[in-house]
Amino acid sequence: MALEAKYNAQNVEDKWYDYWMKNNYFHSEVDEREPYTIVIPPPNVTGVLHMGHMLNNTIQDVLIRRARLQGYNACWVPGTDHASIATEAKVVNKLKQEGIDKANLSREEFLEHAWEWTHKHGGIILEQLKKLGASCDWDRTSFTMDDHMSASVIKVFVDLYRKGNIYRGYRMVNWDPQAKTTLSDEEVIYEEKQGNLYYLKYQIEGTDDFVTIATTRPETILGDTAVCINPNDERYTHLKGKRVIVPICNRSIPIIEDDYVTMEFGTGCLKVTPAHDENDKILGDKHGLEVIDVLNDDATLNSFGMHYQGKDRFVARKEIAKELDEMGVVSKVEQHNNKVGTSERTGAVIEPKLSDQWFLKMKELAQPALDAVLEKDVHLVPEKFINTYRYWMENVRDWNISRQLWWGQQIPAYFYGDGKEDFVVAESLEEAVVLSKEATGNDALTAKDLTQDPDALDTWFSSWLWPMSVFNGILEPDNAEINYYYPTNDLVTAPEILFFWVARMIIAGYEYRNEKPFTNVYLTGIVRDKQRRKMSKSLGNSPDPIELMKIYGADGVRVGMLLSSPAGNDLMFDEDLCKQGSGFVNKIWNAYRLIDGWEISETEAATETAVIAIKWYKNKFQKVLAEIEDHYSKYRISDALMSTYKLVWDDFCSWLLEMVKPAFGRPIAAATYAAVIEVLEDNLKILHPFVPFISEEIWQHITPRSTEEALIVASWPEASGFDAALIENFDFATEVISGIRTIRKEKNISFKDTIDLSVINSEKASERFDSVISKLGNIDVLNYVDQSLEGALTFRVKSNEYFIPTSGAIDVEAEIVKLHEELKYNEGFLRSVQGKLKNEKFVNGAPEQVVANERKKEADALAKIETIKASLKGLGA
RNA sequence: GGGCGCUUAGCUCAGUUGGUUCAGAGCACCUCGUUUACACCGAGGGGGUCGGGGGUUCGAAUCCCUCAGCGCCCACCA
Repeated sequence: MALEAKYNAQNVEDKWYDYWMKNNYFHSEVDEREPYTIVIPPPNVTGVLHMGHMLNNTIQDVLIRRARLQGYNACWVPGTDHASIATEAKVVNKLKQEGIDKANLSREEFLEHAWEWTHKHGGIILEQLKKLGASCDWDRTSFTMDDHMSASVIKVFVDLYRKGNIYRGYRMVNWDPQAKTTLSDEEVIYEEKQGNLYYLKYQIEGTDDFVTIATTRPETILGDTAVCINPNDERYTHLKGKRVIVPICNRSIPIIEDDYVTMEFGTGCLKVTPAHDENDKILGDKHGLEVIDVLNDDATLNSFGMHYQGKDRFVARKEIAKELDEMGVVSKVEQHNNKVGTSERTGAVIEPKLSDQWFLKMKELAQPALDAVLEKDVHLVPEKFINTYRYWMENVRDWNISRQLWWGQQIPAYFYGDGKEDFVVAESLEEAVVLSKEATGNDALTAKDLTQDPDALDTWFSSWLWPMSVFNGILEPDNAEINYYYPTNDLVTAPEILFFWVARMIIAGYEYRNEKPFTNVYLTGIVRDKQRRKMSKSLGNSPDPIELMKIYGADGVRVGMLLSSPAGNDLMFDEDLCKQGSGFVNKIWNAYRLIDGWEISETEAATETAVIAIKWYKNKFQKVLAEIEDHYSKYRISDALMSTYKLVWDDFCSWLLEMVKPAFGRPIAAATYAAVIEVLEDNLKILHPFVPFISEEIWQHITPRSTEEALIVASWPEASGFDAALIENFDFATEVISGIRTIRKEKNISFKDTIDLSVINSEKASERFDSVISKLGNIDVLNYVDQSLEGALTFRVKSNEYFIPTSGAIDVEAEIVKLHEELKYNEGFLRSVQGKLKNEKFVNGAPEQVVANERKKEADALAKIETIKASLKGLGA
């Protein structure tokens, strides 16, 4: 049955994915082979596939498929992340649409809704990954809130608490007033925003004088508990020990001195609001100031806000500014841009807020993780990220790990009393009871007397354990799986989460296994559109990957993603890349159609051309294979793809197949056919990581295969070395042919007309002609003749001159001009070479090899010049 | 404010320790071609003073300085 001219990706791709699944090829179990492991960066459980995932997972699949072919026990662990804040926000929204307010639900009720949502929308993204061809071990699919995963998190929390690494503290934290939770420093994004700097006059108590302070946040003046000056500021010596009156609320507050204040900024006078600014809090602690929090959890003003109570902080800012202005307190208003922290998830402007939170001390934990990267035990690709990583790790701050959310692992702290310190930390309620009895000395205490801290843990506090917990390495640190698969090999992720996730995984790895979690970290770039804008839902500039795969096929999109995506560089995505990808897939398909359509003859002898071509291709394949290995070893995936692309398109299709192709209507020699299939199969192996579907389709079409013989589990081609001279000879021949094609084109000589070819100026060229060029007659009709130079068209290959006698068609004048130009060029070149060689500093200073090269260039140039002159003479010039 | 990185053909990017005429690849573009696998094709071609300036060197896309433009990370100046 003849194959269809157009490759139909849709039909083929689903068929083979099902086949792979059915035969369990993706599944890995501990065995005697060397493992090759990747853990997926778990996407949000209710997320949908976007272009970033496509890039990321395509690379992972390329790596894992290659490793599988290389004979490793390849294991790619998939899964999803509960994404506490993002998912909780989605569920809250969904409930709101149903008229349900989270505030009216109990924790249990809310979690029921959240689980329902998770079960309904969770895992969609994993199904989408299957369309891409992701060869994950789906039997190992994990979720950060699976029972054993959560138990791991709790165990680690308790352990770190008992080791003194986790503490509860009343600290200034980042408060998201929309989600009503705290955030870690990493979850806050600073944006430059235009604002005002208000200059406000505070009356000095007991006088009619004023002192002017500058602030960007007039709405917080009601929380002012001091004004601070720099003790060295001579302008304000008269203020020392005085007090001032806060406008509107007319509260008296002290003037304090601290050299923290920058004399040059504003007026050199700072209003201190310890409840709403981290530095002010530090000042407040130092000077024993009162703390007045004027905001509610939703960032409206509270009772300290007096007549502004209940108004949003930004509304209040305007209104207070207006009132102050009317009071004559505002001396001036300047435009002032400042960086405003916003929530990574909700986009809300963050409020610094004092509250009781849980923190993890990072400094000590981070040290081994820092060393590992600096010593390249963990290798970041590209290396430019090492600096960033080091800076962050050296300046790492304590990690706020508690969130005022319900979706996530609840903090295992149990309060037995009302005091801030009246709690125990335990892995279970039962244990908490025991510990509470010990702590209180009250043997009558029961579980009912305990209240668990309502907060949940930061999502990253579960994902930082991912490479261990997916193998149950926390609960059972000595199990066979963790011992076998850990440390994993490669991690492929976005640089955006280098600190959120990668750094913390390394930290956790050293803390809990005394071992890195992975050896290589491949950091992809961000997928952007042609205008360099980040792809995002809100901009609507992100194509739907599923739609793309429908149009171009998963193979086509995979190639498109990888055509230009060096590690760490952003990918400017353009749908044309997918077009190119599917074009490549189609080219492969058609090459196979040609082969598949041949009539095979046992009696037909292999042509000499075919024999040469096959021999050459095998060597060329080995040469390119070595290049590909080199690219892979440096994680230059795009380059590995491009090498493969050119090998298949140019060398295999354009040269090899053209050379072995039998004349129209003729059969192909069985021996030639077998050899072509052999090299085709090698091609399919190296293509498979990039285009898994079509490669398997062709592989299976060539001949019936048992399940053990599927391409996905075939073996990567052996590197057997190559004959460089043989390849060079062939390249030489192709250059000759290209030269002849140019002449044909220029002189309008049909490809059907035989061209006589003579060679001069090199015995070696004659040999090459005999061994290779003369055998290429069925591509370009050639005939080697020994003939005089008269009336010849010439073209140059390497250092030799070839010429084609075409009397009649030749334009002698034009030919003479051309030769003169060439002569001039070569003479110029010779001068420059000889100039170098006359320079003693060059001859003495440059390496021997370089000087020798120059001498060779000189000799070659001289020879060429002689040839050109001879040609000119032959033309009568 | 500190740190890192980038600037090479119309586009996206290679260019390893300075050394063959080293200025490259893919795509796009132009010309010509095709009843014989593929127009998602074939053959051929044009196109860049390597961001500007200066320096080191026998020799610089490559090393140094400087200027301009862009990007990223970090940072409590209200």
